Parts: sequence; structure tokens; C-alpha cells
Amino acid sequence: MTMATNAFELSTEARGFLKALASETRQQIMELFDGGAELTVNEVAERMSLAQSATSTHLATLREGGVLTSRREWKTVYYRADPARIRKALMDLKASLDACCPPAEETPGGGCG
Amino acid sequence: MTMATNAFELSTEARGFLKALASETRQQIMELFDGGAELTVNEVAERMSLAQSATSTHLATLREGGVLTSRREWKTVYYRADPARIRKALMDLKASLDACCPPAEETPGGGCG
DNA sequence: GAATCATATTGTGATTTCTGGATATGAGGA
DNA sequence: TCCTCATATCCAGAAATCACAATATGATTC
Repeated sequence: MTMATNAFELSTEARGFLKALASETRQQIMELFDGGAELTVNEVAERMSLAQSATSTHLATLREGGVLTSRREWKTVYYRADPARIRKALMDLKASLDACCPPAEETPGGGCG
Repeated sequence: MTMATNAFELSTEARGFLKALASETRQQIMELFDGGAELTVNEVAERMSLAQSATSTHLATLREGGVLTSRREWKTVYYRADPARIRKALMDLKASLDACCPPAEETPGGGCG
């Protein structure tokens, strides 16, 4: 439980999250998971016109980054978004950025953006 | 004013933001701007032990990504964090991710977590 | 115009990431 | 055991990124 210092210092989770979503290809992959859709590796590969190996790697990166989660059913792996970890990564990111650059004194609207 | 669809589709700002912060070097650079510090290119280069050209490029990427802003005073350019644009990028990101994977039905705590 | 200062831009080699083909893994079925 | 299916991993070439040196830019001063 590393306490957040007042310095801009990203958590490991936030770093993986950023790395995962920094790729344009992976951003497009995320569009496929819109609305909580659950997709297999082959389905993603087909819709993205990507090789199975590249798709598997990208999905692994997204999973490691906390954006996707997966469940195995027989030989098939189903990927879907991981809202809880996404929210955590976003909050980590926001906390780090707030340390670095507080939102202009006290905004009248409160801290909810 | 492009209305956000219900699909995961990142705004140009959010993409630049992700790209800017995805680099470990740029993450370390951001630590220097902690607490609203204002730094010149040479100061950043010196503290990061980076060449002036590399530093200039990184700062430009951070500026284009909406993380830093700059003000020119004579020949010197001062960089500092840009809280308003950072908040906007974070909100864009959160909005896109919420579209893709809503926070588990209706969380009792409300949408602010 | 020449010189100077801080920064931006241009090139080039080095490191990293991306992609597809081939192969490996793991769980069944014949 | 051999085969199939879906996915993961390994490998090599292509593409992008990074970092440095060198040069260009822009504003000022002599």
C-alpha cells in the first residue's frame, strides 16, 4: 500500500493503463468492446483484419494494462472490458496529475469535474 | 462540437494526452513540474540529463498532448502544467471508457468516484 | 550585417514496438 | 496416439520512436 506522495509519480497500474491505450490499434480494438461486449481472440482478429498472433498480443497488453479482463471457457477465451480496474487506473492517473497541477485553487463546482 | 457517441471513440485531445504520457521519460519529466513549477527547456534538459534537442521534442509532445503549456518571454520559453486541459483530457477519457464499459449498472455512490 | 542566446528542427544510428508466419500449449474427440 | 480447435509464444523483418550532434530560427545587441 504505497501512499501517494505529493509528487507526480504514476502507479504501476496507471503506467500499464497508459501504455495499453497509447496504441492506435488498441484504441480501435477497444471500440469493439463497446457496451460491455464479450469477444474471442479470433473475433477481434477478424474484425480488425489482424493476424491472430498480433491480436493475442494486443489483447494481452490491454489485459495487463487493466483495461480488459478475460474468462476461459473450454478452449475459448472471452475478453471484455474491466470497468472496476479502468476506474481505478483513471483515479490513479487523476490523483497523480492533481498532485502535479492542482485544479486551480478551489473550483467552485467541487472536485467532480 | 462533435457529440460523443455511445461508442468508445477517443477525442483527438485524449489521444494526444495518452501518447504524451505513455513515455516513461516524459512521465519523469512531468515529475519536475510538480506543484505548478515553471521550467525552461534547458532546465529540464539539465535535470533529466537529456540533450537539448530531445528535451525540446518531449516538451513539445507534452504540450501537444495538452499536459503542458508554454509561455515565451524574450528568448526563453517557460513550460508548466496545464490543469484545465489535463482535466478536459481526463474527462474525455473517462467519458469514452464509460461508454465502452459503464461502471456496473448504477453505483450507489454516484458518478463521481 | 555579424554575433549571441534559447529554443526548434533536421538528420542519422540505435533501441523498441508492431506484425505475420510458424510453432507450442492445453483440452477434448476419434 | 493422432487430430482438431482456440489461444499463446517464438522468431525475423518492417515500422515507429528515441537520443544525440549539427544546423536553423527568431529576437536582440553591437
